[in-house]
Amino acid sequence: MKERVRFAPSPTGPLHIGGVRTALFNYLYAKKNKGTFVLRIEDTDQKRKVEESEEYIFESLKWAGISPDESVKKPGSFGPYRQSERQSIYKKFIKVLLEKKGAYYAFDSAENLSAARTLAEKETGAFKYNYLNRGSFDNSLNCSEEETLKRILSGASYTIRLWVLPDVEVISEDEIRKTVRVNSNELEDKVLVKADGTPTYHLANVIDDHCMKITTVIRGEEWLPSLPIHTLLYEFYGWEKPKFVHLPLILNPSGKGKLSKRDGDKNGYPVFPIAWKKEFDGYKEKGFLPEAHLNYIAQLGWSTKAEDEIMSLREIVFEFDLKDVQKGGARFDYDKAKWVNQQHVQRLKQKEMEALIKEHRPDLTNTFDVGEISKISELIQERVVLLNDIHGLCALFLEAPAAYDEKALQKILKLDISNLISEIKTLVDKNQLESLKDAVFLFCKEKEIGVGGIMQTLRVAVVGSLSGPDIIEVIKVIGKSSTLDRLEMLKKHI
RNA sequence: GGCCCGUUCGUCUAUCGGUUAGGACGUUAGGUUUUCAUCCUAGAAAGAGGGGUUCGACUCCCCUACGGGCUACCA
Repeated sequence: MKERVRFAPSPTGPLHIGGVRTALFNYLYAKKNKGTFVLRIEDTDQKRKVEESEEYIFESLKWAGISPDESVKKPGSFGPYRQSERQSIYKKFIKVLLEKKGAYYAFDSAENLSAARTLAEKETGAFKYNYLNRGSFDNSLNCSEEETLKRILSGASYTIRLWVLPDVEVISEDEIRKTVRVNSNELEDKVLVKADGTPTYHLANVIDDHCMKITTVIRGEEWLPSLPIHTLLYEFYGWEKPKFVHLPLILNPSGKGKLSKRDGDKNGYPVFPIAWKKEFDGYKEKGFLPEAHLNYIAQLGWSTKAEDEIMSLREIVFEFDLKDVQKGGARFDYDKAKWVNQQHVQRLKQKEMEALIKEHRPDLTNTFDVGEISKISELIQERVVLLNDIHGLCALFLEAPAAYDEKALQKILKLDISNLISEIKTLVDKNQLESLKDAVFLFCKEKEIGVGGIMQTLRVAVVGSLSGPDIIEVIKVIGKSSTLDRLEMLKKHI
């Protein structure tokens, strides 16, 4: 049978790392098994809906390169792909639920419920609407069918709750955690249909997964506690259950809790794939390559036996196997995320790197020709960790140093600097740049001085500090007159 | 509080009863380089604790501890 998986985000705000990881694992599993990757928008809660987020989800997946095969934008034969448009489907199944006594009407007011909750929490620490106390609430189990009907007809507000039978061992299967058992007494008569007539997650999710012929449900571990409720629902309807895979959570670097937006803000790493409005930058804006980002988050909770952990999306698909998914949560490590990106940048082909350089420094083309840009690209590639570094790394080719690094200045000031600069200027002026290096070495040999002093002086003049790519190569790119100008600038400065 | 899930270097992980417990990030020390970065070499660094089972347990079982998740008419 052809595998069908789904990623089912709720459009209540930007997708965060955990969501992207869930989407990625669904994508990987689908591609690995030549199956179909479905995107379903879970917007049953219209109150929490944030208008821009649906588009954001699409844009994020597109950037990451893991777009769905079926979705609102690309409907297959299992639509609609937005839960808010599936109301008529739910109605049908809700009717069955009521008729076959899998659920019942509950008329309890929000005030009564919250009063009962407060009381119970004070006494036992927890409130549950279940087999023990459902007899004391205002629901259809406690009044006749006629009366129930009368109340409904008269417009009374009600929810529909799952009728959980007591003392049943509910057995669920999870692909990575294996059998999960729980006694039904621990469960709650969950609200399945809200007072506004829309289903809650539990119901909509089970119905949709069944109707959309989903074969494998891959979602975050936070859903594990509600798996027994879903199991009960599948069993009630007599539907074949999909395989369930609950992914370990991505934890904060501190290990305290799920990775959160606030934590990212505080520690200076993004938690979103792309920018959310003007409020937050994403991995894209921070300068991550989409494949590198995917490569890192794939290895949060999954590992491969491949000798090289730097992989393209294709390679990850090839290697992917649910058997290698970890059980425990994985802490997020921004340093490693950056390192993975750096590795991907290092492996970029010459043309790819040049394209990125032009994208991040379009003004380079005003000053340099194709060959020179190619040379610049070659010089800075190994120094790029994040794509955003490109801007700064290119600065030295475009303009003279705006300021000189204090330490660097101190160092060269120990030399006979004024004379040295004049000598260097002569060297630069009198030689072909191609043979400048040889000329410098020859000069040093004749004068019996170290090359270090000259190179450092040259570097401070050209770059403003004592770090950067091969200074001779830099000079070849910026040319003789720029170099001479910058040397003169340094001479005036000291 | 209750229920569920988990626990190997600081972090991500390998190990599927017998290993000097391996790799990667980070870190430390060297080396290469005109500098920095890259790169190379080497080092430090782990089975939560306690009981079993077994000739033998990181690996299987139980308890404890710790961590996480859930506990809404949110998903």
